[in-house]
Amino acid sequence: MYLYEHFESPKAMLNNFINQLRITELELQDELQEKSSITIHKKDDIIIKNNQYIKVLKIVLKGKVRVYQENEEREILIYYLNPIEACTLSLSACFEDCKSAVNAVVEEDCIILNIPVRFVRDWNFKYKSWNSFTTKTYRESYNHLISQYSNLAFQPLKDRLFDYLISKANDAVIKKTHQELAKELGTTREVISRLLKKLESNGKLNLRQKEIQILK
Amino acid sequence: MYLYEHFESPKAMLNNFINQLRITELELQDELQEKSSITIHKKDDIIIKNNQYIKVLKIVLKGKVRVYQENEEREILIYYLNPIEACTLSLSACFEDCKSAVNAVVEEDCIILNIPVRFVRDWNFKYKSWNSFTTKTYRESYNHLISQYSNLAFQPLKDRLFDYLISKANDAVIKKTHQELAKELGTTREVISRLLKKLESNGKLNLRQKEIQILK
DNA sequence: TTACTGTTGTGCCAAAAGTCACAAATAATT
DNA sequence: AATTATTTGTGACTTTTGGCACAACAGTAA
Repeated sequence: MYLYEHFESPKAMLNNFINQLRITELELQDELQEKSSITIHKKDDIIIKNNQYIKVLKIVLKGKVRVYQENEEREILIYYLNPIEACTLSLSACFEDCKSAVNAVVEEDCIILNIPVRFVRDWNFKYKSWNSFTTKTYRESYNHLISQYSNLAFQPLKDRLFDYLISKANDAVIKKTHQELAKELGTTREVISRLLKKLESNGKLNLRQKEIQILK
Repeated sequence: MYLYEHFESPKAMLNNFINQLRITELELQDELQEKSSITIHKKDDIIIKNNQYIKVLKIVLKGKVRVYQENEEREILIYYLNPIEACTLSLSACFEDCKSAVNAVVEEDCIILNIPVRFVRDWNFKYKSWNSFTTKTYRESYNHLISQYSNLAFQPLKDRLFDYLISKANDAVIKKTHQELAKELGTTREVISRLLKKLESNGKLNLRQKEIQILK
């Protein structure tokens, strides 16, 4: 209710999604309207919990979601979901009942499209545009994960940190605490603080409270 | 020719593949016969080179292939391909022209089914059994890679090494050099030698030349 | 047997990453 | 303004991993 005043209506967003994905099949458009539901979430809401059964495919219509794995004290980022992106892991669960191996938490207030897994599975062979969407989702996620994997294996943390900052800084400053960065990169706060200091004294960036400004 | 005397014929293997995958569509069976080719490779043959365009989907019918990324001196294993398994990265390339980010090398003498990418793409929506196959390949590879990723992030090398050895040791000894293990785990030979020594003195295994025996 | 090649062991040191403890700076709340 | 909570900085230390050099060992081929 509150959100609706500021953003497009959920219905308009679903239509936008349908257009962006070039879903031309009228029948699928109808099925989407009927069978999916739309939910609204605030920052820090937990959308998927580790070890929980996955019953719907989640697609972000608006906002941003962080998907990560946790391990005792540490965490590591798997991916961010941006608008028109589907959670690959819940997609994967559509084709075989399984528990989630990750957590997903809202990073920016979100509107999410939820599609029960059985429809996702059925549509995959029924509608060409849907097939393209799932295939594309898998392909991009897989390629992305492979490159993350080899970065993790080969790049020193300092480089991974700097690359990460660059990728986040679209001409603006990055508003994250050192603790948050540590959790995305799979390490601890102190390590990040020190590396940031080092990067600052190398003239690569400026540090302020909860803000990092990349210099070029 | 040489291989044919010892193994099933390639034709029989293709049929086996068709059965295993429950490819019931006769039309697809025909297309597979017509449009795919079968190649034979010996240990250490390079099947896919980094940075090379991918033109065919490769599926192992017999033998084993190691797929890895390289970075200057180091390497890291991405996955092994066993019989009836498709190379997920070449599958991914079927849906978008791209260069390979990995190398693939024959680990055990191999018979490989090669399917030009355009057919793979077309069949994905044309034949249900093929759709299931590609979906399953993606799903399993993606889940596997995620778990490798978080192991790499959270587990110390000693544990990763031990787990790796356990996974390889099906009641037999592991016939690998320390150098080979280093390349699969993304590290250097000396580090592996030392960790193995430590595991040996903890009574977890016995070391011999080119052989590691797990004790339980 | 000898020579060669590949494999393993290890000392020594350096760099990278992690841990603990606590101080200083900044922001938020009362 | 005073108090509290959060964030950042950093010293001191440990553990993990990596790099270099070279010796010891095993297997193979001449």
